[in-house]
Amino acid sequence: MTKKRITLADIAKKTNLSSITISRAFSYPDKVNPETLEIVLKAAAELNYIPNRAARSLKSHQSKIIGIVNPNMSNPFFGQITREMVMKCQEQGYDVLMFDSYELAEFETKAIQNLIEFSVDGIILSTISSDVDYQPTYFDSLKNSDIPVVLLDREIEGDHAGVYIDNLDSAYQIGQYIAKRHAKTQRIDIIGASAISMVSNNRIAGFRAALYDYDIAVHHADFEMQLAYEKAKSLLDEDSYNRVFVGLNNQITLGIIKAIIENGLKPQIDVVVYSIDDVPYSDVFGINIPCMTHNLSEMAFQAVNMIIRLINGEQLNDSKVIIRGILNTPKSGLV
Amino acid sequence: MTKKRITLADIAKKTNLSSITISRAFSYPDKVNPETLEIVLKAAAELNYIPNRAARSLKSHQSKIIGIVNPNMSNPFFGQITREMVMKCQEQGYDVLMFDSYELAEFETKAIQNLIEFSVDGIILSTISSDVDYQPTYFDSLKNSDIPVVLLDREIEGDHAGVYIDNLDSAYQIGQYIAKRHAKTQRIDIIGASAISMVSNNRIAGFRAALYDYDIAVHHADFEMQLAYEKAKSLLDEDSYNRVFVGLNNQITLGIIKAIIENGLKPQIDVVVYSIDDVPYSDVFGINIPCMTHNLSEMAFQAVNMIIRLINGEQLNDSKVIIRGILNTPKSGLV
DNA sequence: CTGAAAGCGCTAACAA
DNA sequence: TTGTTAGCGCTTTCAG
Repeated sequence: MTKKRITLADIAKKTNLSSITISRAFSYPDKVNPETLEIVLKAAAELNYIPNRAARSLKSHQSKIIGIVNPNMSNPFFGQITREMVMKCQEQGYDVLMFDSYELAEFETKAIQNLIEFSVDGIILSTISSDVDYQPTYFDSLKNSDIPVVLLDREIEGDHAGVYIDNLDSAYQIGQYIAKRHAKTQRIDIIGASAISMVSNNRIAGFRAALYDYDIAVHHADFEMQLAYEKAKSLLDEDSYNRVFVGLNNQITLGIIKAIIENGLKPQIDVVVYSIDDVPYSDVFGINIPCMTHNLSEMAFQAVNMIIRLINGEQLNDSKVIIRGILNTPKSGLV
Repeated sequence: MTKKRITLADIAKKTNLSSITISRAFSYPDKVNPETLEIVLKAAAELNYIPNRAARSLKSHQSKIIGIVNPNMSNPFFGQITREMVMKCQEQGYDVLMFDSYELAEFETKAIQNLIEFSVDGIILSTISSDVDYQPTYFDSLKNSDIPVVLLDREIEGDHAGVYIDNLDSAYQIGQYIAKRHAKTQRIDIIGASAISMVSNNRIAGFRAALYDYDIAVHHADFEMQLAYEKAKSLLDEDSYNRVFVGLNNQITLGIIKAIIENGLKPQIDVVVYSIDDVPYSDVFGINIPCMTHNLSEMAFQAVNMIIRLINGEQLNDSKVIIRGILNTPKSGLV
């Protein structure tokens, strides 16, 4: 016995109206007589009506859905920004389909494919990579399906609308702060992502600009914890005296901290650490990391705003929004 | 100019077949002549065909989608288990629609509503609360729509299929471990969730059973960090001498650790801490917390397996799976 | 193995 | 303000 779902027709029958009126009551309530509207809503509630999204988007060719794809929801940077975006989409009358690509190209592609199949109205995408040679194949399908995309945080080659961090400036800001606190003789180890990551390289360039006459060593890992940990560990094994580390995102910095502590050293006392992005849970464990933070709420706002404008067919002349970072240094004088 | 999407009919035209054959080529490839199949697939690839999910589920009344709803994707417990479930669903030919309820009843309800509207085939749900009086209203709609539900981790009143932790046993196991390490004169402070949380109360009962002749104080917060932090802080402000804390989930334990460190004390040296669930990032920051862990991969497997059996109409006589916890104590003798 | 006809539930475009 | 008609793209009959 398969229960049949309540449809518009059922409400129509019950109210002696036609189903189009019922449809309008939900989609364009102001195009319906208030009294009629009330009758319809009441009947719908009694029957426990639930609209059928498939039917709706099949016909109307717009789903009122925005897709969000992230490389890693467990990273608080993406976790929080996604949460904000979800809220803002809801406020604008859009539902969200959220996919985690788990830093895997295969999952990212599948997620996009899924979103196209669902006929989403637009997609906010943070790719798994910002490498200059990362050229996902799905942009063709997206263009064919006429689905606008806004890139978030991770920039890739090509003409894409996007909301980004001012990577160069962020690194420059904290670079200047570092310059004030460390002598030029002191070596600084920067751990970043791949050597061709645009995000990573912009940050490195910012540091070099601020610390042009310092002894800087750049090491390449990726934007996750493990490789950075291994890198930092081998550096510390060589020599831990008077080291200064910079992690180019929160996961990298976590890896550095892990290596420091495993080597029996105290962060910010034996070895000084700086970061781009807040370091998750560092407050819980009582370690102050001077870092560049970014207004995630603002980024979320801009991304949602941009995708909705694109959905509405607006031609955005300036299709990049750059969010400037904020230097966040501990109140206490630990560093 | 709205681009029209490629449809089955387009492929049909190109291949001089009927659209039903094209349909079968995708849905039931073995019901189609291998040669025909190849022709169809080739044409589809050339045209860049993307199936329309709306049309498919409108007609077939099955979507091949499983919905997952979590209270907090940033909590590694749910983050990891969800990741595993996503993988396993894919393997079984199901796509996943994932919603984060952000510990808000409003979002949880909205998520379920959405999933019903999408005609998902089944839902794996971890509710925002395990309070005995938490009775979400959406179970009626779910029943009406004939969508099976498997609860995960957070148990609520009613006849629901589910995959749970053996909360009582987990607490009992670590309680016994604690008993071995602390004299009966030593006071033990347990911080749990609400006084009517079934999960929390089962854990408390387990502790009481193992530590029946100890001086136990139970404090109620919730399964998030902030309240636990405040509670622990006020206890430490009173008296920090020789305290032993137990956090009833990972977020609570994080709150306890934060309070300890803020009060200038060293976890596991000045104040001893035990936990149910792994404590995220504690390894990074070099703090060993003896805890009960659970085989998340197994939980994910069981949940996915159960929902698929329910989708397939199997009558599950034993609709609860209980996963036993594993005691995880540090190798080093810190505690 | 392949096809023809019908219809899933909803909503444009028109008409009244 | 409300109703009629038609059809979105796919898949379920039932034939061939």
